[in-house]
Amino acid sequence: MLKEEIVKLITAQSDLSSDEIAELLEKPHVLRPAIGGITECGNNETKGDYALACFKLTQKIKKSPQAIASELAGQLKPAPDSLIASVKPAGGYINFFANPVKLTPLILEAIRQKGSQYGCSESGRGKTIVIDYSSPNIAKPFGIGHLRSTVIGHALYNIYAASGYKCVGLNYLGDWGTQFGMLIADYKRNRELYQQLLYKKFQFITVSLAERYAAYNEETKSNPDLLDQARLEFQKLEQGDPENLELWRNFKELSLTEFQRIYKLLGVEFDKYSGESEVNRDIDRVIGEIQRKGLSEISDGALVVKLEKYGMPPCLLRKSDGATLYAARDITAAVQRYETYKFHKLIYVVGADQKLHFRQVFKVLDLMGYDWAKDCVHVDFGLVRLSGEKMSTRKGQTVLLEEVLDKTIELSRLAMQNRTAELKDKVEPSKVETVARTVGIGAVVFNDLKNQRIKDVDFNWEQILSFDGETGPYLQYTHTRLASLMKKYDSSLPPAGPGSEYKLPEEVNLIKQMGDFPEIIQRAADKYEPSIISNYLLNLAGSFNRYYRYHRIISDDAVLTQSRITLGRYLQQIISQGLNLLGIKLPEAM
RNA sequence: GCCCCCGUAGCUCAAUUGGAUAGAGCAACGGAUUUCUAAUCCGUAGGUUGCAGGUUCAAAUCCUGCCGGGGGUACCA
Repeated sequence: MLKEEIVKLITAQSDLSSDEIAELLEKPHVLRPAIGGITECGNNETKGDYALACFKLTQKIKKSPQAIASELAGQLKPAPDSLIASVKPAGGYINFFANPVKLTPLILEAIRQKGSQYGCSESGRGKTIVIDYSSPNIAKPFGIGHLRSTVIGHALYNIYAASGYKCVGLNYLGDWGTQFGMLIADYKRNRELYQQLLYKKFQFITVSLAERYAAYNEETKSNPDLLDQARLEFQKLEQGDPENLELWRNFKELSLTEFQRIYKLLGVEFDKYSGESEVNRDIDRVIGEIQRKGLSEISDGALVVKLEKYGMPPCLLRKSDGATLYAARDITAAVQRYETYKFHKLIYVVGADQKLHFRQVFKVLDLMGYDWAKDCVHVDFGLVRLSGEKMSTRKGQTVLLEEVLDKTIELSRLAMQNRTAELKDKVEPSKVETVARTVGIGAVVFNDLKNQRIKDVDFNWEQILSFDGETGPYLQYTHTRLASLMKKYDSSLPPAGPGSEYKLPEEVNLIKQMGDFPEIIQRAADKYEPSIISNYLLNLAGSFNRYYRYHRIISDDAVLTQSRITLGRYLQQIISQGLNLLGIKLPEAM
C-alpha cells in the first residue's frame, strides 16, 4: 500500500514526463531497511522503507544522479495525512520514509479483517493446478531423497490453494517398468525367500524388496543374462501374463500400505493416487497418435522421437522388444491429465536428475500440437547426497526416512526431559509423545524446505539433529511462546484496536514485516519456491524473539498491554499460517 | 566428448532478481534467567563472493574463457 502511494505521489507531483516516470518506475527498487533489534538504527537510518535509484534517468536528463535525486525529492511533498512521512535524497537515491502512525494501523486492520485468510488471494480463482509430487517407486524404500518431492509438492499445493487455485494433488506411483521385471525374475528363482518376505507381515517389506532389487541389479553386472530375463518378465507383464500380474499386484499393495503409513506421519495427503500402470489403457492410443503425426521412427529396433533439431537426444518410447519406456508413459499421462482436468498448470515436483527427460516429454507434447505443453512445468530440486555420493536405490544406498524421524523424535523427547523442573510441566506428561513427534517431524520437514530447491543437499546428521537457530523447532517454539502469552493474558479485556500506537521501532518493524506476508506468498507461488516462506518466517520469528527478550508484553499498563497482545496475536497467527503452508504442524506447548 | 545445474565466512545458507557498507544460523570463544517458556537472546571472531577478463553510473548477480563439484547423455525410472 505504501508502494502504491509512492507511485501516486511521483506521478502527481514530479515534473517528469510520463516516459521518464515509466523509466524510473520500470523496476522500482524496493529496499527494506534492516532495523536490527534493540540497537539504534545507526547507518540504516539513512535508508528509507522504499528507495528509488535515479541513475537510469541520467540518459534522459543530462544531470548527475545526485542532482536528479535531490531535485525530485524536493518536488515531492506528501500531504500531511499521507502514509509517506518524508522524502529524502541520498546520493543517487531517493528514500521514502513511512509514517508509522498511519501505516501500522492499516496493516493491523488488514490482518484483523482477513483473519486466517490474511495473505491469501483470489488470483487463481477458477483455475486448476495439477501437482504431481512424491510419486515414489513401488518396491523401493521411502528414502530421505523422496521426502523432498513430497514436502515441496505438499507446500506448493498449500501455497497455490492460498492463492485461490483449485489444486489436484497427484501421487503418480512408479509401479511399472523393468524394475518389476527384475523382482519377478528374482522371485521366480528364489520363491522360498519371497514367501518369507511377502507373507509374514515383515515390518519393512519394501526394504526387503529393495534389497532384493539392489542385489539383482548388482548381479546383472557380472551376469548380463539376468537383465534379459528381467526384460522378458516385464514384457510378459505388459502382455498380461496372469502369474506376473498377480505378483506385481502383491508387490504394489505391500509397499503402498507402507507409504501410506509414512504419509500419515507427515500429514501429507493426495487427491488421487494413480500410477504408471494406469496409463496403459491409453498408451497405445497416444503412441499411435505420435506415429500418425509422423513424429516417430524406428531406430535400432526401438521406437523413438528424434529431437536433435532441438538439441536433445532422441526420446525413446518403446524398446526393441516392444515394451514401453517411461517417456511414453509420461506423455500419455500428461494427455490423460489434460483431458481430465483442463489444467491451468501441470507441475511435476521431481529431482533435477530428470531435467532432460521432462524437456523431452514437454517437447514431444508440443510437437504433437498441444498448446498446453507450455503449461507443463518441471519443478526440479537438487539431489540429496550421502557423504558426497548420490543416493541410489539401484545400488541400495539410502538413508531411510523413518530412521531419520525416529532419531529426531527421540531427540525432541530428550530436550523436554532435560529441562528444568519449572519448564518441564509446560507440557503435560500425557502429551509429551505427541509433542515429540510434532517437533521431530517438523524439524525434518523444515530442513527440506528452508533452502532453495535447486541446491543439492548433503545429508548431514549433525545438521538435521540440531534444533537451534534456523530450524523448524525454532519457529514452533516461537509460536509456542506466543500461544503461552495469549493463554496468560486475561482476555476479559477487549483486544486493542488498531488505533493504538506502537512507539518502539522494533514494533513498527515487526508490523511492517507482517505487512509483507501477502507478497511473500505471491512470490513463493510465482517461483515455485517454498523456501521464500521459510526464510520469511525465520526473519519474522527472529524479530519477535529479539523484541520479546527486552520488552514485556503483559504489564500494569492496560493500554500498552492490549496493543502488544494484539501484535502478538497477529504474529502468532501469521507464523501458524506460514507453517501451515509449509505443511508443518504446531505443538500445543513445548 | 557434448548438454544442464552449482560454486558467497571453517560448515549450511541469505542477499527483495543489476543498486547504497554482502547478511543469518551452526560450530568456537565470552556473556544474559529474583521477570510473560534459555529449543531464547546479546557480544567477539570469521569475506579478494572459485579464478581471469568484459559489459556500465553501479556486478555475488549479466557475457566470455578457464578451474573445481554434481547431474544427464538410446532401449532403468
